[in-house]
Amino acid sequence: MSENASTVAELLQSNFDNLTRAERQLSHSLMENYPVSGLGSITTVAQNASVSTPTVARMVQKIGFKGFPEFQAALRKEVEATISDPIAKHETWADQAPNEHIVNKFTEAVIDNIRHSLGQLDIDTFEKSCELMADTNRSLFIVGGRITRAMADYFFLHMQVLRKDVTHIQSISNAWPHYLLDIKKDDVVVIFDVRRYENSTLKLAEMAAEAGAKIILFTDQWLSPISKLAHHTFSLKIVVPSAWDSSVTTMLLVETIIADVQKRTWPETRERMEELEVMFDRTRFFRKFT
Amino acid sequence: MSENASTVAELLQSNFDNLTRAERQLSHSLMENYPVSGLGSITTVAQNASVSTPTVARMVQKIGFKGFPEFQAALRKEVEATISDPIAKHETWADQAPNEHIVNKFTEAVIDNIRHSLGQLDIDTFEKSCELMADTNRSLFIVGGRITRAMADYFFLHMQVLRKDVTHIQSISNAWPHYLLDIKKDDVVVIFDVRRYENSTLKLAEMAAEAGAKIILFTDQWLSPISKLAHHTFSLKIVVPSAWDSSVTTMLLVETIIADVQKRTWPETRERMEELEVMFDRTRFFRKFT
DNA sequence: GCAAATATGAAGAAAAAGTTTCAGAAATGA
DNA sequence: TCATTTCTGAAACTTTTTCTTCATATTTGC
Repeated sequence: MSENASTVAELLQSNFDNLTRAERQLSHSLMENYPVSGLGSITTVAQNASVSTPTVARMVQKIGFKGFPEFQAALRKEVEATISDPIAKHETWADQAPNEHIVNKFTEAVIDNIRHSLGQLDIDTFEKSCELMADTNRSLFIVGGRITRAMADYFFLHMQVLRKDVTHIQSISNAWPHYLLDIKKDDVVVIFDVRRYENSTLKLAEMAAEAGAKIILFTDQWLSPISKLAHHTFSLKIVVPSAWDSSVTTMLLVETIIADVQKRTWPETRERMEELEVMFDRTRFFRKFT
Repeated sequence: MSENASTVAELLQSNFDNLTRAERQLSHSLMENYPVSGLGSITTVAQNASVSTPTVARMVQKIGFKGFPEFQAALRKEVEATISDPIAKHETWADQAPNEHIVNKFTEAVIDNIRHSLGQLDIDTFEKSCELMADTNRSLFIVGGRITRAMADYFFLHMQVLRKDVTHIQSISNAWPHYLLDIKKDDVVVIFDVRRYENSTLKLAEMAAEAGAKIILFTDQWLSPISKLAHHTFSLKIVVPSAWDSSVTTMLLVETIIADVQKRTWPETRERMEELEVMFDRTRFFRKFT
């Protein structure tokens, strides 16, 4: 090989473009639990990646080895190096970059946010909230602010597939009265509000509360004033080395909730998804599945 | 074997008394560079210990394995444990909930996605991409798909503050020609495209490429077909225990990029942010800072 | 020191792993 | 859409590994 790559991982990466679909699948499987996943027989490796043995044989040749045994020998050497050098344990996330690189610093902070936020998460709040959101007898309204609107949109997009009666309250202030007309007692209003708490969002929360709706709030560790009106509050740590706050933790929680609600509404959701499938097919919106 | 030893090393030790001369020699050789030294073929292992292959075969049976392959499988498992343990796997994130609770399962998967994606991240791609996006001589266009539109919107929201000439290409297909008119040579087009790759997005990418724009692509591990047109591609792992894919990793990377671009454009950005401050004050958009 | 018991490795048999071929499947391009 | 190219895995084939046999070497007990 002309590359001067020193590890199999690097070889896999630098040749990724030249790999075929099955080979990429294999490549990913190998990286999955690198480098141990490549230590079994060629048959085992193939099975783990759900490809055939010839694919394995072909790929290792493609990335520069004479054959599978040579490839495996290289892996063994790496394992040896990793094991005998205890300091080289992954402390960095992007190991191509130094510890101080922003990618690693930022990720470090985000992981810390996640650890912190989940450590504080009240499971009962989580369960109860999911239950409310899965209850199709209640209409569901979703509201975001200036920055959190993307989050609200993302949540809406998924909930819309999972269940009926979901509304994204989008525009700022003007159109709200119309939405508010529709909010009935015991409906559920999900609000995203993080610091630089917005007046208008607070106003909407107040009106929703007056209408007798259940409010579920996603906010930061400093708690939006809406928390006084909310039935369930998720407070998340959002601090990162940036002029901005991070939404990663919020998104993690939102996705987890989506997964949980989906479990709860599965019979209904299943039908909806199948119908959606058919419609996508008919509109040729997507490419053929790859 | 009657022993309840859990590692090969323990088996070797507890059976040491019953071993013959050649077998002890082999045992020492194995412990020498444990457990990697036992990972080669039976012939290699035998040669390293200066004994014959039958000796190896006999000994592994003596200490309780059915044959050499089984012995080696046990070793591999130990290697795997040694390598993957220090990265603190199977950590409970929400400690109020059991390990199997969806919150923990989901988070585990997301962290794994992050680790995996960043491990593969090419730093040069990262730097070059940030440089392109920070270059105000180039107009910046941002495009998302059905699901990724929220992501695109989030990115747009921030970039809009950081620099001038940022456009979010929102609607599907109809309004594109107008946007495309504005895309000039060397402009930057950021595209989000994950599986269920969308035909329309691909078309747009093609047209942008024809116009001579630089394409930066955020996609999943299976690579959107746009990757062939893209100058820089970020492939992220997005698999979670859900019917949906996760956008958390993408968001992490997007936020990191925002932070980095901000550093690069700080002088210009600072002014913009201050002006924005003033405008917010005047519109009383936010509550007083709490 | 010598017979009996045990251990050892060369050589070949059996089994498994690795490689190559090739026909059908999938993707691509016109 | 259809022809062409490329990819993929079943199956045949080759190589290597693993296991077994057995003759020779070594140790042990007396």
